[in-house]
Amino acid sequence: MVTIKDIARKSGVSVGTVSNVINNLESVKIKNKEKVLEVINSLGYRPNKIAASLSKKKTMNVGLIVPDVSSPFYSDLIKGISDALEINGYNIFLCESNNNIQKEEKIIRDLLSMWIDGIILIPVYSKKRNLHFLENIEIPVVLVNREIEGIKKDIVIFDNFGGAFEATQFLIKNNHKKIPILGGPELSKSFEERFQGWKEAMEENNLYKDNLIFRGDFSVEAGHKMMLEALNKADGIDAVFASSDLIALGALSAIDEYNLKVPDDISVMGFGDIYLSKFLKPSLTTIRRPFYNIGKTAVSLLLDRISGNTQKKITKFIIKGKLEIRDSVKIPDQPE
Amino acid sequence: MVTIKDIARKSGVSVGTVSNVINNLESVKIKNKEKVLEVINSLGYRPNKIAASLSKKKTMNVGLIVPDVSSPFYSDLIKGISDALEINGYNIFLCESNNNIQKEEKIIRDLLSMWIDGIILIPVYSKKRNLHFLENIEIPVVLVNREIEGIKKDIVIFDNFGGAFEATQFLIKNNHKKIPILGGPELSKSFEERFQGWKEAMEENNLYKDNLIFRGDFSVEAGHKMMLEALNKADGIDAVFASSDLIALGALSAIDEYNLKVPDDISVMGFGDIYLSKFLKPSLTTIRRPFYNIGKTAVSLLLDRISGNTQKKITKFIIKGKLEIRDSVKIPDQPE
DNA sequence: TTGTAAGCGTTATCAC
DNA sequence: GTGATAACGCTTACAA
Repeated sequence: MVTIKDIARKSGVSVGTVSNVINNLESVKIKNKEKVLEVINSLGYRPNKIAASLSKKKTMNVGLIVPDVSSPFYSDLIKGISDALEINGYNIFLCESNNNIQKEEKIIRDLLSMWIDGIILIPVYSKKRNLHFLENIEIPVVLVNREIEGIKKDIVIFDNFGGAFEATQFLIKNNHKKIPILGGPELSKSFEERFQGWKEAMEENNLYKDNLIFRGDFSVEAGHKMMLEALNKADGIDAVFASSDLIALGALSAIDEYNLKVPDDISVMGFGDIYLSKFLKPSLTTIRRPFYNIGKTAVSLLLDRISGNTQKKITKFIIKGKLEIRDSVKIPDQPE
Repeated sequence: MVTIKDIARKSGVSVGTVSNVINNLESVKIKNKEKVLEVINSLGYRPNKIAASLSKKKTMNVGLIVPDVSSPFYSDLIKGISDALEINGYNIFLCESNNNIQKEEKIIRDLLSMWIDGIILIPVYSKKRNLHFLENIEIPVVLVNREIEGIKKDIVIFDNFGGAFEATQFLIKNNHKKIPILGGPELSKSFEERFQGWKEAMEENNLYKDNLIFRGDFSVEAGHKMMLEALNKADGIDAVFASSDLIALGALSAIDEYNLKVPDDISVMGFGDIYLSKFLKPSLTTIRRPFYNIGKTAVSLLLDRISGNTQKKITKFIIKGKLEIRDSVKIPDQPE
């Protein structure tokens, strides 16, 4: 392995000068600089970032902790984060918490001992979270997509309430009246917010009823089951608000089994805009979450902290969704 | 920041002993070990991996280079790799080449200067690849999913030929005779292999004809377009082999526009098994690629090299796909 | 079993 | 502008 010392020796300057050349310091005489660069090339020298990090106490690495790498929900987020960090010269340690709080804490400890410069955390949902531990992490941390009560950290989240409200409003405006919600798990905050959005829109229009609420989890199977329940129980359903696209998918197939047509007999509103929702038949009207931008925003918050704004107030970004109007919701009197 | 020295001082032993405790060396007297552990806890000491790496010349980090992080195709692969590395105590540097060969080479250089212990590379397809550069990387490299001619590295790839052959055979066995292929880009090796698989199966059964070949890229739009072409050109098509699930999706919608029914009027065979293929209506019969296992295999090859098997012969794993029989292919005389 | 000290490859300080 | 050298926090001979 060729080091800075070898370069120094071969080019007849000191290690300090070589270091300055490598780091593009202006102060180096042009002649020396050229000589050093030449030797670097001929010897195939490669700077050792580990050594530099040890000396500088800065690694230019950040940790990204995701509950599940393979989830299509996070892939755009990861991309947004990855792109933004790359532009700024940072590398990513990608870690997966597997939705397990112990694992998440272990990862954080490991990352800290690698002297990363900051952490972007998509937190696991957990009642057993050690707030003290999280709060006392000595490097910048940005939370994404999930709030943790009692934690004072910069955060970027999606506007679940607003999205659900808008989605439901859209259904109502288009003349739908009996609109059950196909919900997620009770303890999910995201779902709770979506639920509240739906509820508020329904109440505002005097359409709210307790028996319009169905609960399951965020899966296709659950969507299928809830939709069947809804169809069995309630009469005259003219639309349904699925609180995730996966649920909507399940709903679609349940409706199909009932020999009803979407959107003619019943409209389906999704939530989340997963990849492929637009390719379904009928394509799914849904709320798109701009994950790529959420990722970019998280990075800018993080880099801001890393560059020293430690006294700045905690900021909370709430990113709005976008209604994607496609074919699964019936729009009356639409001009041809 | 508390260091090993502080621990040594407080616990009345030497830094060497502390180091041994941290690294679980047996040789430490139990009494000292306990004392040291106690001090470590009370001071909240955290080992500095950077310093350890510099000293040990080993980082326990590996680089993973992916063309596109957000692609659903790679998410399972990333998960397989991530899980397997984690079990073995390694961390991942996730990098994205954006399908750009310059970027890929830059990433490799960066990773090398971070002293990672090995690289798992999903290579960009490129005619302008610098083989010499790749071949001379001084740490273990495992290639995944794409072969590079002239490069002697361990590799794990998917059996595109076999998968396409099996898929086509399946169609033929089930009484389909006129089976166009909806193909990918000409320069894609993966597609070329799938094409050959299809061709061989067709020829073996005297079904092959030049005019059954359509070409586009691996996208929904291309699938749509190719399917329309096929329907316009050829008569009596009873099945179609889409060389990717995305293409199959496009084909499905084209067929729908033609007011034909899948699978009654025409069968559709996909390739790749993307997430959601099983949720389509009709659900897509396709070839599943076991990406998770491909990832795990790649890791085991890499770790094998890292642990010193440098003289071992290059190994090439060809992982077989699995036919997922669902609803988009018509199976005659099926008992009810 | 433990302590001492050299060394890992860089950066940064401070004379010159 | 440059060179010498201490420092970064840890591991690892080697000696005790």
